[in-house]
Amino acid sequence: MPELPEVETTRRGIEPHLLQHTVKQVIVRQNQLRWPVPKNLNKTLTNKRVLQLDRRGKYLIISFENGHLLLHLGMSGSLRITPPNTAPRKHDHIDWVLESDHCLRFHDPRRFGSVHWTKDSPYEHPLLIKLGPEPLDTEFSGQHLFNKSRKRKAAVKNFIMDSHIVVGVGNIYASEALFLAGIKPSQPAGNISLIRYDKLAKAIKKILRAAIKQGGTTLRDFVNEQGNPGYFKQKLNVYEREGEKCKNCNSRIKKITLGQRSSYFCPRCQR
DNA sequence: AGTGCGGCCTGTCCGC
DNA sequence: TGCGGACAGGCCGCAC
Repeated sequence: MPELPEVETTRRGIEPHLLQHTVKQVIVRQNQLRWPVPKNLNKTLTNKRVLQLDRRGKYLIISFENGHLLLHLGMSGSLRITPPNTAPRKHDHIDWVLESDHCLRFHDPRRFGSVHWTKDSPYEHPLLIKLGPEPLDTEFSGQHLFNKSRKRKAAVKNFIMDSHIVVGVGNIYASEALFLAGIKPSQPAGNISLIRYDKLAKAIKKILRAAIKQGGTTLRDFVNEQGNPGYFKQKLNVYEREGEKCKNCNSRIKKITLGQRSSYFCPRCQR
């Protein structure tokens, strides 16, 4: 579900509620997520203060005095700040109860999300250490994509969704960025020129910034920390628009499957 | 080393 | 109204 804009929206939303606040209790109702929830989270975090909130790719990093919590929202995860005495709903798996009795509440029907605890630098964590650059950093460029893609036969859409190449580009924004760049998603990554990768890198930055500005994309269940949807869906050019008219040329949007994921493109605007 | 699949889960929707 | 199957914002781990 959540790609980079949704995770960043969540980070910005929960940050003011957590910074410098102290955890009173951790309640784990379901510890079978993508990986088992670390044991003794309650003991580890009781009376510990939140010092910082960061994001690396689609991971949220909540730093405490004694270590770092890594959170991944998977396909269907969301985090909300709930007022005191809000009864948990189905699939509300974990509460971090603050001194004010507000909770940071993790909700995830499909349980593809995960929670990790590390005392070391979070960026050294096995799941983070091999990640590619942040797409909104200056080191992410067309040159980077070009260099990494030489001799690679995989479809360019799969290539840009590989978090070892660049983080944060999921199924929606990969399709959307390729539309903006005029590149057909099934093109082998190794065949694409530097000039076209420059366009693609710029398109990825543009689409992610625009989506963050709109509070992310809500197709089905993404909600921010207040439980409200994001509004980028209205700006989607191709995603889930199979058979509808291209906003640029009126051709019909096509849907194909790449790497077992639905992919959408305009057969006329994208080559 | 790169690529392509299976699997982890629940909810929803569609066709029969 | 019920039931099976396909599909859904991710991504690791494993074969080849």
